[in-house]
Amino acid sequence: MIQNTLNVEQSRQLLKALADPIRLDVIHALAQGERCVCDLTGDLNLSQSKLSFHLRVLREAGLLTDRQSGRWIYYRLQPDALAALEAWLAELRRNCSQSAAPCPS
Amino acid sequence: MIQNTLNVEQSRQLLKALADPIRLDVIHALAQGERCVCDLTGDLNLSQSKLSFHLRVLREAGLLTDRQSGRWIYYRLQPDALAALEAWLAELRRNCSQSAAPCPS
DNA sequence: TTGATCAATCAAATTATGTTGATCCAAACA
DNA sequence: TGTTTGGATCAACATAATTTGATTGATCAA
Repeated sequence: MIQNTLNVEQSRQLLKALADPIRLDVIHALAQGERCVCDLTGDLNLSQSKLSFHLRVLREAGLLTDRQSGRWIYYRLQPDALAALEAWLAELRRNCSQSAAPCPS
Repeated sequence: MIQNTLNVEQSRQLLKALADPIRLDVIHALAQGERCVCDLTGDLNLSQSKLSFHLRVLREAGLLTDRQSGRWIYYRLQPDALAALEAWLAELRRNCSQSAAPCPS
């Protein structure tokens, strides 16, 4: 996440990545701090390929970053992505309370 | 949205409802203020049943409220739902920056 | 080297979501 | 009343996302 204003497509990717129960489990685990894939598999009781699939979705959306150290790979949350989504939501509700003119208009 | 702290399932419903291009169009339209279904159909160039389907998803997630007046139905964004989601995101990033202990642990 | 381990990827099968067109219901008005 | 209109709903179909098990590539230790 380079910029902090999201376009529609970026928002949608973030939202879609988050909108899955397993990925929310991953997100919650990583909200505690960085974690190795090998530990996540056990913590979340997921098969290796299943976890890997969901990590990829989250990473490609920009929600996670990874680093390799030896044969282990560590993932962490990208707080900027969450902040950008918050800003996007805040903008949506800024002006939403006006009533409609009565129909037929 | 009665409370303003979301449980996981509520968050997921909100996120899933938002994670669709058509529903984002609806959300953006309603971010300008309340709107009648009959106008939305034209504005967004959607078939009646398609729009109705997506409005229902958004409404059931708690993102929209509707009111009837005569034969017209008006929808508006529920800013509390957006605010609750913002708070949920903010909480996630509060503590996420700790590094993992090196593996094997 | 060789064998073992961590993690990514792939194709096939399964499951979940979205679309379409028809039908239904309630409100309005002749 | 009978007819029209706005909008919700339904069933059948189409599309997209997830799961599974097998394979691969890279790193490390013996």
